[in-house]
Amino acid sequence: MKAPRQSVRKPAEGLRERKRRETRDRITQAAMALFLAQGFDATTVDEIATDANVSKRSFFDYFPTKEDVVAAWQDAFGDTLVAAVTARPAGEPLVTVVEEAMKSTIATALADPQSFAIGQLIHDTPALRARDQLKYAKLEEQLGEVLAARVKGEAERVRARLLAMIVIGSMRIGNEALPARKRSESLQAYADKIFGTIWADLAEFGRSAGRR
Amino acid sequence: MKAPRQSVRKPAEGLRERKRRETRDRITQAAMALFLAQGFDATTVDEIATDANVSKRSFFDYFPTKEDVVAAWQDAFGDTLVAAVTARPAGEPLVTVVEEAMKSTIATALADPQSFAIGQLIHDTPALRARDQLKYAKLEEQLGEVLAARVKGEAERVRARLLAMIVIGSMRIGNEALPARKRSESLQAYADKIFGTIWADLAEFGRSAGRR
DNA sequence: CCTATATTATGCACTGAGTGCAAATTTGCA
DNA sequence: TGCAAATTTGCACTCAGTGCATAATATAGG
Repeated sequence: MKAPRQSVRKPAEGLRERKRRETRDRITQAAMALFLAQGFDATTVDEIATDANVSKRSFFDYFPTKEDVVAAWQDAFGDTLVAAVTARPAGEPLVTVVEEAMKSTIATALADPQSFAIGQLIHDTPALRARDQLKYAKLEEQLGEVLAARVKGEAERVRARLLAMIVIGSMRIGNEALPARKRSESLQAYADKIFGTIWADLAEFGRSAGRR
Repeated sequence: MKAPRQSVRKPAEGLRERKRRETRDRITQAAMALFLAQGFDATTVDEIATDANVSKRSFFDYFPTKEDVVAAWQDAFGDTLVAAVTARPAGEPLVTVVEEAMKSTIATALADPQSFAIGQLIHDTPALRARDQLKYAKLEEQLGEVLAARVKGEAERVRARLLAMIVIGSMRIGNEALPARKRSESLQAYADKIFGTIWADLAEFGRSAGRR
């Protein structure tokens, strides 16, 4: 219980906030619908605002940029990934931590039925592709951070960042290279396969260089 | 055939082209000077055009976007890198190829005295940072392409792309993480150090995963 | 040298993103 | 109920980028 002394204090701590979130959601929904229907560039902020029953000016009160509406859709991935890493038992080898965390996070992301369409939209909108690269950079940083927190020395921390880069990079390559149509059905399987071979390849690189 | 009657045919194949390149250079110089002096966002295309003695409309005849003026500065790196890879002897192990090619390309890039200032400008202009990520993606693709061309099977080609991603990613991390002031003086040394440990780390990842 | 033609440069008007500001409206709370 | 804070909006403005018609310039050829 929450101590019933609040008779007037904080009934729900936010009725204003609720409205604000609802408005934000309306904007997001309207924007994505238009983007998907007509493309990103062909959709104006005015249209979005109209469909969401707000003024153009208010749109920019919720999102600093038209691109940010799409970007917001992506931000959840990083948080989920961080949570998945944190959930792994302490002392587990980093490579295992990252592999399992990635697999479960990808599964979660694919649960959103719109994920495919959004990926498609991003893929063929230059401005959004640029944004997407930033997302990967941020993802990489988040993962590197949380992985680094699991180990001790400085050298280990550097290794953690390296590992994060490799794993996120692999995911990016897979996402870019995979033909659009097969992506939604096989990304999960693809992830399994990638992890099945990536570690062997890394070992091979190290061996090859050492033998030099 | 065209017969060697060149007396008038192609004296220099381009006086027009020369002027065009000169104009392009004037625009680039003016733009970079303004960007460095006042920042990217605070500089308008009108100012650049004025300083370069062209109309605003003509500016867009040379560069599709204000950002592209900066991006053009970066494109040379990829070409140099590809050339450096191609120059390595056939049959040389990929890890050696990529390490040597990267080292020489970095050395070349650092020869430009403006490289530091430009790096700085990109670093603290959000719009340019986004562009920069795309540059890395393109670099990675170029390197992966030329590396893949050196090997035979499909599995090898995938490994080449992976290697390209790892190397470019390492460079990116180094460039981002290194404190700005020390970058220009020690990037070369940093590259050496990175390559000194990266292969060992990769081997360790592979070993760790295999032992799982 | 001079002209027909292809390039290139410019002026101008227009669209759309994004911002600052002040007025109007809504909500939290006493 | 009424006031203060937050939210929303209208409006005017700046700047990036585009389309189009016109002017300036270069090149080839007679």
